[in-house]
Amino acid sequence: MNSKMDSQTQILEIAERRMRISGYNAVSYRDIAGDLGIKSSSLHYHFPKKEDLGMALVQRYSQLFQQRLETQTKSLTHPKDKLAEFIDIYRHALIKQKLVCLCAILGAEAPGLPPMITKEVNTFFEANIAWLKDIYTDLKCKNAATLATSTLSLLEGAMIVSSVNKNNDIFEAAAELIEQQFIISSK
Amino acid sequence: MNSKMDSQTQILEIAERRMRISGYNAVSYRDIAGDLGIKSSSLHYHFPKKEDLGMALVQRYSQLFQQRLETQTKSLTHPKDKLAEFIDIYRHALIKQKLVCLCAILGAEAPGLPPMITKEVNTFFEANIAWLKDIYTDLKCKNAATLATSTLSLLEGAMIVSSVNKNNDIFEAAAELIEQQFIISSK
DNA sequence: GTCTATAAGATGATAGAC
DNA sequence: GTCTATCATCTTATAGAC
Repeated sequence: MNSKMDSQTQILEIAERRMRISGYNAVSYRDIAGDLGIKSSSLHYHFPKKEDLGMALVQRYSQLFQQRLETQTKSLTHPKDKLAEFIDIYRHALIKQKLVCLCAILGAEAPGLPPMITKEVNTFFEANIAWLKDIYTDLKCKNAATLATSTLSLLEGAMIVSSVNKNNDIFEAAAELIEQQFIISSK
Repeated sequence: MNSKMDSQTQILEIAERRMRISGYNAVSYRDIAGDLGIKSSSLHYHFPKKEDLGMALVQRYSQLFQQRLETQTKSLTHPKDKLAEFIDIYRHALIKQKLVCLCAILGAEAPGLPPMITKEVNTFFEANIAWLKDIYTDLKCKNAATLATSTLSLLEGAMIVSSVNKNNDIFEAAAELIEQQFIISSK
């Protein structure tokens, strides 16, 4: 299904995977090039500086997230169903891909990253929060802003704790709490 | 107040600060030695391998956390007050120290770290979860296990999102949600 | 405990051939 | 687009003097 992937996309797929395992600084041009069977100097043709690669990674991650969110929710009418799909994108990242969110790991490392990359991670979070706030507003929750930031925080945190403790139940407990108690308790 | 700090402690303080800014791989013996005004080779006397330093860092972080938790809660009788103190330790780390939790950043990088360090981060999370589960059990919450893992996840995640978005309100929203709705909604 | 000296390897990055 | 060759710099780490 990915046989026609162009070089840029192939590079980004591999780099994303590696960065979601061990972070920004642990990933080298050599590692990525090795996976692709090319030389590290060839990578610099596509992404001259590491910062360019990092920026492209976060931008692509954000873009794909928004696309999936739109695709998976466009036919849904109930905000609760839309929220379930939002959670499902995070679930897919953790349980199917077996990786934490790119912005969870880059977010944790943010103060030590090039400022442009930190800004891009910030934009990802802001977009998530805005989308969630609309959902909670539609659900007539009086504390929509609090629920929005806390939903994002809980999902990002649960990915990390689940990953470290190798226990998906931790993520599922968070998902259940959001879907059941966040909404019910605040109406 | 820290004038009599021995070398080991000084090293650990500086290394912890740096790792909580940019992660495990971004911190070098040179950086730490530079802050201390000594040579990197001197650091190897105290911590022969980087893994030794990493292990000592997480163990010390866990130990200090447990100590603070005990000190701040021993005179308290109500579980709700104890929970507030637990949250306050996280708040202090984020708002006073202006850093995320060491185990949030190492947890995110965990799959790429030496296994012993990952195990130590896991132990920190487990201890937190066990303490929280006791609190929620005392509060007669029927879903104590879910609330325990989700409280930890929410605090860790909120630190990261607050840090990236430079907005402490995100952390405070999470704290409020835990103190008010986690308990009330589940009784 | 801290220093100098040193090592082997990794890192991001560039110049220029094909 | 990818290669070879090369670079300065940084990295963890060790040996041995003071």
